[in-house]
Amino acid sequence: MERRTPQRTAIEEALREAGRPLTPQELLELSRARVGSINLATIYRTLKMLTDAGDAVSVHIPGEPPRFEAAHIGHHHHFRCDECGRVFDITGCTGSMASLVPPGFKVREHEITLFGTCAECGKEPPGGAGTDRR
Amino acid sequence: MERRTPQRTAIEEALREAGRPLTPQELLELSRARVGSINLATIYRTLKMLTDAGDAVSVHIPGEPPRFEAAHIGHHHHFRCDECGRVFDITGCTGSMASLVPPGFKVREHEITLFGTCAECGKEPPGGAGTDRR
DNA sequence: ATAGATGCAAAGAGTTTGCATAGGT
DNA sequence: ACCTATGCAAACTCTTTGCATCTAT
Repeated sequence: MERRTPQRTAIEEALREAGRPLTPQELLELSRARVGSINLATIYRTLKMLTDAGDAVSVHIPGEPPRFEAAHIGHHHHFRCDECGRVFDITGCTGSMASLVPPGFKVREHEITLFGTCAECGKEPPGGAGTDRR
Repeated sequence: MERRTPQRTAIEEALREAGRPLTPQELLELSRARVGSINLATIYRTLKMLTDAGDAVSVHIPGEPPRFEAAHIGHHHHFRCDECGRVFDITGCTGSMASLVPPGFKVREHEITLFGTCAECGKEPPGGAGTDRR
């Protein structure tokens, strides 16, 4: 049977409240702020549990370490800012991708990642000092 | 100055002739078939060179190891078959993604990955024996 | 002859796993 | 009291790097 431990609670809360995809390392730090002691191995084990249960999903951005986010928001995609490195959730979707594939191919799911400049970084001169919030 | 070694030639040819994204490991095996001796470190070093030069691009499929392919085909996306695990190039594209992002965000590039069943696996009963060509 | 490329092995980074113990039920 | 979840450390996998050697130019 599944137990409700402070570590597990901390991880789930941190994940849910972040509202954006987190790396295991980030999650470790955020969880540690909630519960005194917690270990990276626990993060990985819990993350695996949560994704298997469908309560978390992994987000893979090319050239970036894998991140995880709570699965409460429905179908959505991601935007990575070239300047600050942050990853944002994008709720829109262009709809079916079925027209892209050759005959006989069936599309079950799709994943879109956008790259560009976020609103905040767009205001400042690109490459300006102190804009890296990664 | 850059030298034309048999190893480098083998890697470039293998990459180009594969016509699909290859993992470093796959590339090692295909390259080794062309030139007697070649090492994984050389694969990685050459791959890094090629991607820096824009002659190869990395392909990241969620939950899969990173792959690399020759950059000769222009803008395209990828389809991963749930059954056989193969990754296919998809030439179509739904066009601009600019409408998906919040105001102020600028889209420079996008990447789409489709998941589903390829034509070949679609013919056979799902989960049928001997269909895994991964 | 010179300098870049290769192979090998060691070093790193990220992730997983075995095992003893703490702690939830 | 029982048994799952945790923490720690070792093991693993993938990738990078240092260094001596080889080889294309």
